[in-house]
Amino acid sequence: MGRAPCCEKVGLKKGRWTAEEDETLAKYIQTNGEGSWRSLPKNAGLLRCGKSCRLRWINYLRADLKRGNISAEEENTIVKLHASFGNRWSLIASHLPGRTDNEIKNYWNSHLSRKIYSFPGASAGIMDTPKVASIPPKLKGGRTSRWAMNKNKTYTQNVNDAINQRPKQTFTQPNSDFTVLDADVADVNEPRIEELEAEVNKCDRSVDESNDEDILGLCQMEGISDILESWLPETTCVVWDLSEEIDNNDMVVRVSDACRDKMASSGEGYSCSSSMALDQHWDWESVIEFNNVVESEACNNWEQQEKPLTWPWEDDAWESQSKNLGETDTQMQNDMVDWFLS
DNA sequence: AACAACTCCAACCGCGAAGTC
DNA sequence: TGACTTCGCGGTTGGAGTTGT
Repeated sequence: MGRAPCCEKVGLKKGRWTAEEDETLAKYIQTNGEGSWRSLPKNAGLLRCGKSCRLRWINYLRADLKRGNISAEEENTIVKLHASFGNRWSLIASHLPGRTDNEIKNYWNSHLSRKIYSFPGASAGIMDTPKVASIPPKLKGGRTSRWAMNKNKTYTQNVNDAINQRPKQTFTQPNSDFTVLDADVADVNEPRIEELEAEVNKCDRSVDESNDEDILGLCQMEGISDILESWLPETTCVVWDLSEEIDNNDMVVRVSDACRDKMASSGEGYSCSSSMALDQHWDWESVIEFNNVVESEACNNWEQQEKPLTWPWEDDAWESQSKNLGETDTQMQNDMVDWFLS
């Protein structure tokens, strides 16, 4: 038996809503409230599918909707949230009062994605590292730095120098232009932590109550990045972005591939990365990368962590970790695939 | 002025999750 | 427990409006 249709489609109207239909729907919902979408059209006297009524109400008729163009601030927020959440439009919309998921999705598809993909080289599917970037590179499957997406942001000279010193790189898709580096601020014996935290505290912050997630607003990314650059002097890294997740003392920053490569090739300190217990709820945002510069308590506890996963790019890691766990490489990889598909 | 190409966005569609019986 | 319903989400489409030639 196939799926039952959401409503009896015979004789129902499709296409654009008329002003009369809008008025009928709005009056009915104001009187009877939202919900029962299936029976709503019949009760309200509308020749529309319940689904269509729901969509019309949510996307157009609701009183709390914000009219007018997306502001620059909202645009930045969308870019930032999209970098974190991907195409989870309803989740993004929940951070933009008065905006609907459909509106944001349309705006992204018609404005922002084109703007981002218009970066030289992106259209060919091959991304050369920008020498000077007023628009950051966007890679499919990758993440775009919010800081880098700031319209008025221009990279400082030392950043450009660092970029220029990097060998020309070719990225193929899928790839990620940023690595997530996660450090426990409280555990880092670093004199500039207070300064960094002060910068962070300048940011507008909000809490997504649905999952108790702390979202950083748009602010002071330049100052934070400057601090972080000086914080990691030995790597001569370019710190691209301080990410939006700040939860208690956990801080997530992103560093460029060149930085990660530098860490990996240094042969010093930790080379392990991306650990997480399988039985914990987590997402890729919270992946951890350790290195010889930023050491955290979590890093020290690496050996004690249960069923850690590692990024596939670390060829040796699969084998060593699976041995530690008494699993085969294939089992571990299957674990990850299962999780990823779940 | 006419046509083509493009943009934008409202609306549709199919699917999966959650709820109900 | 399973069949069915309802709801919500994200991808896609259609067409009105705009811009270019």
